[in-house]
Amino acid sequence: MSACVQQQNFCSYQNTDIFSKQSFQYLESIMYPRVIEKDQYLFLDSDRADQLYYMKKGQIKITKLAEDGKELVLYIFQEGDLIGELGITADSRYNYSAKATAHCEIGIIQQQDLETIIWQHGDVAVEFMRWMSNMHAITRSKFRDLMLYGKKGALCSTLIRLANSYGIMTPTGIVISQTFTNNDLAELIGTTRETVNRMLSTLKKDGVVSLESEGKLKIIKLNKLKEACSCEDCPIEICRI
Amino acid sequence: MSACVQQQNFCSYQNTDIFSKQSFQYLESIMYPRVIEKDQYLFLDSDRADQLYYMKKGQIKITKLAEDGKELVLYIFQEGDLIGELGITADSRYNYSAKATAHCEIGIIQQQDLETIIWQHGDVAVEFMRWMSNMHAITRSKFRDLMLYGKKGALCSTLIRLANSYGIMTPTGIVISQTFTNNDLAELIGTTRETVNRMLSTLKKDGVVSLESEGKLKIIKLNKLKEACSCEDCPIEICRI
DNA sequence: TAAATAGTGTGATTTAAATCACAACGAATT
DNA sequence: AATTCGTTGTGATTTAAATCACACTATTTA
Repeated sequence: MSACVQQQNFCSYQNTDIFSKQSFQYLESIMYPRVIEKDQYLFLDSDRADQLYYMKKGQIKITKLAEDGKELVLYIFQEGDLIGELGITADSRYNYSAKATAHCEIGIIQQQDLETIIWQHGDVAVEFMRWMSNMHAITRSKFRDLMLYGKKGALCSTLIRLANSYGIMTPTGIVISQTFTNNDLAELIGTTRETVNRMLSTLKKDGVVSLESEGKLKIIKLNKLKEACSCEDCPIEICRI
Repeated sequence: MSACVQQQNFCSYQNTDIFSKQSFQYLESIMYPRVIEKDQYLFLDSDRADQLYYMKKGQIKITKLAEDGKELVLYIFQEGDLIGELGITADSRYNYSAKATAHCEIGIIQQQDLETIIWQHGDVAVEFMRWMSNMHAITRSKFRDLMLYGKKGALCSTLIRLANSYGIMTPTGIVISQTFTNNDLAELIGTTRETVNRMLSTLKKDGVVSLESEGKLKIIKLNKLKEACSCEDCPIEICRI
């Protein structure tokens, strides 16, 4: 991740960057357009998983709801990202939900159409597998970050990921160009907004982060965040939100 | 998962069951044999990821080591399982290690050879993607189980997974045919052996599990375990260790 | 057969995090 | 200008889990 945050100005890596122009055109050729309004669901937990979704515009949060009503946010996808999975059985189902947090324009890809393209074009197949592998690596790296270094480590790794996905380099630090409430952050790390608030307070006190205009977070001491989660400097395509 | 535990006698699902005979023969045709002795590593964290591994025999634990020396066991693979990933870049690396816990016979598949097969055979491509998707679903479901219902829920979900991977149905309950020490279980759920010991004690006291000969665990009240982790009855190919 | 080693079981204590409770702020609404 | 609502900040308390400490029991192995 460091590679990105330290060298560029705005660096939201899109997970479809893996595809070549040619392959992407094949994918585009089988997309059906769909609009999802803010706060609507693209799909729900236990819905049949037989489509993929290409995000032309907007933002989608992938969430898992716990029995007691708490929400864990697994990913936040945006423009240029591909969402979905290929079931093993014909009746395979999602085990998470996808909620639009903004007006979204989606390209829907039917699993059957995708399989046809994959059948016909070896390079699409190989690139598609790379995309899947990458998605899995993201999940694994979050798993690690959220399990191994306590809530403090979880928050710090999440801030690094946000910096990679929304960060704008400035002379004084990396500004996260989207505002996240304490509760938003809490849902990303599986904790409470109070715990996030307290942890952020000490990070501010220690000059690691600061609050900019419109409640945007600025990361001042990236290395302190990295220390807190024993950052392994994963490549940018993995270290994202 | 319940489907399996409740209907069969021994039900270790192999993740290569996804492949058709024909596809699997293609995979076999590009395998190189290799033997790994107990306690040796198949690969290490940060090794280049350009191979896949088919397990003909033995057992491999996939682990992630934390800074402080603690180990998190991500998966346990055995006979019939396929291990590995396809990197995005040529220089892609593992971010976990693979340790043999028994004498292993492995079939090594070079990424390049695999890509050739995938290029040539559309059905292998599609099935391979299903395998990848399935592996990802396993990771996500563990993520959920270990994050959302405390250490108690994490242990209970792990016991259910062990029942699916090693369970033998008996008139009085499901016997887990391999012994796991408290510490083994602790590494699977990211806690300490003391915590596991205490949790297992209360599960025994409540008649949920019992200890059989040679330290094997028997699950008596599966539904109690399911309750503790708000089990969603995932399909057997996902609910595994 | 004794010694060493690996694993279990449990008390006592500490630490991390969740929960409860409430005051205060700021933006939007009436 | 007053009210509502979503959000922040922080104290006090409780709970979950980690840590420390040590006795005990199996299982190896010398």
